[in-house]
Amino acid sequence: MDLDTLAKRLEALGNVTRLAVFRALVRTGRAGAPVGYLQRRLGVPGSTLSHHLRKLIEVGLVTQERQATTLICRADFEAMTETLGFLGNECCRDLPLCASAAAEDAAAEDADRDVA
Amino acid sequence: MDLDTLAKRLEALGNVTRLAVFRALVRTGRAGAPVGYLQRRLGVPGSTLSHHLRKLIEVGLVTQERQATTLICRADFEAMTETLGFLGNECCRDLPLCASAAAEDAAAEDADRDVA
DNA sequence: GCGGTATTTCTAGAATCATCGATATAATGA
DNA sequence: TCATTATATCGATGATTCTAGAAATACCGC
Repeated sequence: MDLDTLAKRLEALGNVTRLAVFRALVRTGRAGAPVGYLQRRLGVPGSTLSHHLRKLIEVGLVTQERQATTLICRADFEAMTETLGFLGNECCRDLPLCASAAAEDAAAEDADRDVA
Repeated sequence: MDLDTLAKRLEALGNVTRLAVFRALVRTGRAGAPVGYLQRRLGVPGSTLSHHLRKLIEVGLVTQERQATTLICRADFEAMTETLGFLGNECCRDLPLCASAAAEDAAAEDADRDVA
């Protein structure tokens, strides 16, 4: 996974409707749920929901599987875990969370500053 | 923090340029770095960078502090930690990460399915 | 106050996005 | 085959975003 993929996934989740969809799907576990369930649950028109679902599918956070006339949607847990891991490692690694790393940060400041 | 705030922060990070800005800032630690540093480092025009920085500031992921003529930007580690925590708890809690929870998921499926 | 550096605001065009009704497609059962 | 259910695609519209040059602003040292 690269920065671009991460950004696309974050963008996909960066919309209240899609975030609600994804959260609802996560809560249905690996069983997933049909589109109609999400539609009733979230009160979103079918065409709008379909549009948002496609985005989530495009970036690999959701999968669909047809069962007769209904489409079962599932959150892709592996993809989400990978995403969270990459975000944490790539963008937040060595976070001075303990607030005690100020000293070395200050030391590194000037060195970093002039990197053209 | 609510879903709306989370969505806005994810949207802010869901752009390659802004994600790169944030990552660069995280790597400068609590010392932070001036706008000009980011500008040279990422090769982004000043007006464009300023536009993206404002977004990151709006959602609370970045702060700015003036030091003479330069503006020091800093990633807000607390906000980011809170964001990651909320995302994990609210949207990924009880993820069947171990892939062994299929049974109970199946059991919960029908119950969840018919919720209005 | 003036010149210089750092950064923002203004502006505008192109591109993308969100929304949703209408229509089309897929699968099933009678 | 036909009606029905479930869902996607089409199409149009308004809103938002991204980009970046030009102009304006903030701060400092003299």
